[in-house]
Amino acid sequence: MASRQIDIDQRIWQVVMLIPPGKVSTYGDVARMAGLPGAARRVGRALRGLPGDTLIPWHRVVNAQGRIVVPGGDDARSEQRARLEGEGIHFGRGPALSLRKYRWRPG
DNA sequence: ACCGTGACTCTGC
DNA sequence: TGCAGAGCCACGG
Repeated sequence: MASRQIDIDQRIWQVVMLIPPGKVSTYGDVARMAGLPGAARRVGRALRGLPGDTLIPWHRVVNAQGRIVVPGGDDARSEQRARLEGEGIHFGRGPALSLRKYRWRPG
């Protein structure tokens, strides 16, 4: 029997997979698209459970300010940033990318 | 059941 | 621009 929480994780991952290369989404938006408005923290938890070799583009999810908030220190952060830059996303001077330009929205 | 903690977000100063 | 407060969902001691 599959736990409800697992089903929710699956739904969240499915939404994340829809984010195209070169675009990003926020924890809050992913939560809403997964049918869980207000559960941004739940999204972070779902991504935390992903294996290191996953094909799910977890790096395309940033916070509402366009900043990288992954745990694991500068290592993990620099890796995520490198992946995003590799897809053509430009961070510029600050630690945040421009959601205005790169934010993805369905429809 | 209570409380602390966390890949969050919004509001207000 | 930055920081504190409060609200948020979920987990573990």
